Amino acid sequence: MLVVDKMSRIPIYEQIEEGIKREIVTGVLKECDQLPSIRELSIILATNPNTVQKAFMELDRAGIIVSTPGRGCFVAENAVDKIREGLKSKIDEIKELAEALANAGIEEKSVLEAVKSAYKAK
Amino acid sequence: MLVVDKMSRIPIYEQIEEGIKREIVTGVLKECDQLPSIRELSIILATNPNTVQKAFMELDRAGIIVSTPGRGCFVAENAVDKIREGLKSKIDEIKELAEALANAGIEEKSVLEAVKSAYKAK
DNA sequence: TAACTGTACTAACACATATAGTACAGTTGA
DNA sequence: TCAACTGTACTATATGTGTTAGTACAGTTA
Repeated sequence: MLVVDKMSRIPIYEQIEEGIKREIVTGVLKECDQLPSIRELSIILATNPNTVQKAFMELDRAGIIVSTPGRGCFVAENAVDKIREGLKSKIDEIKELAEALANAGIEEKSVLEAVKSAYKAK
Repeated sequence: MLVVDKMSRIPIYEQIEEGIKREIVTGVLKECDQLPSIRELSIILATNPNTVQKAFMELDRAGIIVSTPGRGCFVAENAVDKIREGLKSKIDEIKELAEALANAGIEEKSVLEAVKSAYKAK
């Protein structure tokens, strides 16, 4: 289920992007599936159509969805691969955080535990 | 050496906070050391004094530094412990990122490797 | 006393985000 | 054919945050 937190520091349009990606990756949305229309999704999420449009434009630009005027937006072929490519930058984020924790003297074990627990929850 | 990236999405005042914390944790600044004055540091970093003031106010509020009008700002006793407490929230950030990677099918091994490399670099 | 220190304001500006509204062209199905 | 949908594009506006700018005041120090 796609939800957005309007109080978050993360812009709504980014949350929508991430939400769509998650639904694709978890199989809720499959290749060539049609997405809800921009207007429809803006009502569901109680946001402005322009905000949804911005998210969809980014996803289209990244090759994750395909927008066709008059028809609608569809999950692209190989969308999952495209998403995985992009996600690898998150490993760098983890590395940065881990370095900060290492410098602060937090034990390596507790950081590794955090990662493992995330994979167990899957 | 304390530096800020004005192009970053992270506000300058947060970068200053993190920079001061890092210098304390790495021993560049020791307990009871005097910090550069707000005006001085604003010149060094080529920012506005108010931006530095905001960072120092936060550090004071967190008990990491002690500000005394007329005298200056000093590293608090037990500053390192206070910083470590705060840093533990970063473990949650790592957990969130790892969950996203897990959902996307990135192998656990590559994430664990990222953490280990951060600790080796130390 | 002079020169420094932190603190506390107000005002203004830049920028990104988000909202609101309108318009247009392509597609679809009745 | 035509109505109802679709994405796209555009302008205008409001809002919040970050940052800069300037001023003022009180405490400390040499």
